[in-house]
Amino acid sequence: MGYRLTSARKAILEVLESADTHLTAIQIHEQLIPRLPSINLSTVYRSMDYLVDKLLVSISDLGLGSPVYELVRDDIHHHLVCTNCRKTLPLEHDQVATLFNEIELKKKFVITTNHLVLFGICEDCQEA
Amino acid sequence: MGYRLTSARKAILEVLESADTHLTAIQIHEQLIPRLPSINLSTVYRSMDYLVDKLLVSISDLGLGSPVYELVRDDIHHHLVCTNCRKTLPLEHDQVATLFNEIELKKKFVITTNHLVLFGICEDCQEA
DNA sequence: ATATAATGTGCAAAAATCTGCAAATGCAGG
DNA sequence: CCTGCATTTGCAGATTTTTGCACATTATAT
Repeated sequence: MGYRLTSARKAILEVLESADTHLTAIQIHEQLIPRLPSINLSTVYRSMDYLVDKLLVSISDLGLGSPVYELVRDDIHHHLVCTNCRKTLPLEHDQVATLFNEIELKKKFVITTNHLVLFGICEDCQEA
Repeated sequence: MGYRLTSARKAILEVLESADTHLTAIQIHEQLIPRLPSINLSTVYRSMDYLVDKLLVSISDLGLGSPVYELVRDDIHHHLVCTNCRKTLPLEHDQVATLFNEIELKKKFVITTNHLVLFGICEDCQEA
């Protein structure tokens, strides 16, 4: 029941590794072409599903139109996204972890969500 | 700066009101046709954006392929979705509210997210 | 009321995402 | 290293979602 790391999946993980930020499926595909010139966009979509399912990659909707993917690293983190100016602020896992733990205990539900995105209005935009 | 409730938007809200559950854009469009026979699907998509932005409707990805929309009512609630069996469990706002309040204070960020979806493994599926 | 500005809508076309199927690849056991 | 079986991939086409633009509708200020 391990991961099946095909060349496509390995290359995708490497792209995410070196990108070190959120990427859309299409951006990932573009960056793959030098290494795997014949890789198909549908393979990217299917691979992302697989990697997300295996918890190697996080998927999140930052409100940009397309979902973005990111390598899951040790420093789990989350984001606050201002719906007014589109700025994104980091949110440490500490606070969130408390909620997750409570829910896991009370609901006997093991949470696998590894990247939370909360929308709202940032400090700057609240003034205007 | 109120809402501009055009006939299309009003009809969409009514559909959501009577549906009383999550609907996809396409389901909403289908249900609109009896009332507004010439309404275009792109109008539905644009209206949903508008209504979500005005916080009258929540949008969420339940992992079903397409996002689903729901009327925002007084009883704010959230969902746990099992990625194994696709079951969805309700999550009361109480617990979540504590986290939201902490974040709002610490980050001076006003959270508008009104429907959280957390993925994981439900009790039944944990045994297998 | 009327003119003017601002916003919303339908339509057609583009872009993004998903699917079915046959060929290719990866993996376990010989 | 082969062989056999399950999984993955490319391709072509379908479906879903977004966009540009011309026209219609709604709001605002006379």
